[in-house]
Amino acid sequence: MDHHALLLLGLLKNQAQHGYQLNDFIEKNLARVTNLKKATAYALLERLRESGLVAVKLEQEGNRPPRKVYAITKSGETEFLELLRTELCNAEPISSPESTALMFMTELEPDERIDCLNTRLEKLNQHIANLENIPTHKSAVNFALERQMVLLKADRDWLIGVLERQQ
Amino acid sequence: MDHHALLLLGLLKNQAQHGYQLNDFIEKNLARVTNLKKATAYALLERLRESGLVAVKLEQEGNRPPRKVYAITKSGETEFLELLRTELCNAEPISSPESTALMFMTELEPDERIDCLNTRLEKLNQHIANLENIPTHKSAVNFALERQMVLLKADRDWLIGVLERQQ
DNA sequence: ACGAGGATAGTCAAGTATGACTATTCTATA
DNA sequence: TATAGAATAGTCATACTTGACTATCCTCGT
Repeated sequence: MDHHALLLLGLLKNQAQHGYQLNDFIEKNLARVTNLKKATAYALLERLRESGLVAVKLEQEGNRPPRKVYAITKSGETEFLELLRTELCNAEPISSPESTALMFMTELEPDERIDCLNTRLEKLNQHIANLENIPTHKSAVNFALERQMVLLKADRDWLIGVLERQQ
Repeated sequence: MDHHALLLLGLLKNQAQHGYQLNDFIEKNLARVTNLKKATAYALLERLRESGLVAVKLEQEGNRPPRKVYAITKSGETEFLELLRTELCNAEPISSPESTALMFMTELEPDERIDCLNTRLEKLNQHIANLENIPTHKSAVNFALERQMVLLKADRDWLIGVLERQQ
């Protein structure tokens, strides 16, 4: 959860925004490096408001329904830095759900197993291709994308090795 | 959530067990490749029971309080295979929370940033060392451990590169 | 013979996450 | 100039997760 708060605070630190803008940006630019969903973001924004880390202002533009503009507060900025420090120092083992299936893959017959792994490989390659097509960001977002790419490629290379061993 | 169900079903497929046994095994052997927590496992076991994927039997041993022994059902085995197939075919981008902090690391002064990254590197190395010390399992769990190791090392190597670029 | 601490076996309240849904406004085109 | 569909801006019920807690039983050293 902390990383989600970190993300929202970080984005708001750059610029006050309303929910849609935030979610749109995340969806279009950061989908590969975060899994923060729209509804989650709204809920979290509300919690951040309750904690005084962001301030909300209603804004009306033209005929559109009023929308909430979120801005980071002073204490939000402090919290942001604190979170950033702890999260940046942290290295959790990458426990991705996909590992689970690997633990049981021998329960499938070799043929089927190999089919599945090949599908997996295809999807991995697809992800890698997608990532390669993202124009390099000007910001430090690049670091996250770069890391993602490195991990995806390592995963792919490993998977290729596994496939070879299946014969 | 599916991967958690897959894990429990997979373990029960091998052998009927009670909750403690399951959790103990996960904690001692699989902590590096899954993040399923005790309370989560119990809750999930209950849900699996409701769905008829596992059956529960009360068992009393000596004077000990009765405990619930979970066994996979026929439909549980079917579901297991189904889950296994879909999960094994799947390759999600590895969206680990740690990437978030990287997106904002330039908000810290270089000195502090480098300190944080070094701490991160240390922890990564620690994780790698821990993983290296795990005796190789006989089962396919090895695949999951192997993958974890590959990813951790890729992460580390990348991080070292990042640190070098910080000068 | 007994008390501390670990092993055993969970439960629960509170926090988090999200798919599906609602509702309005704009815009391009037929 | 209707009107279908996209963009805007969220909400909500439901499901999932987990830290903290409870409670009993066993064992080992004194």
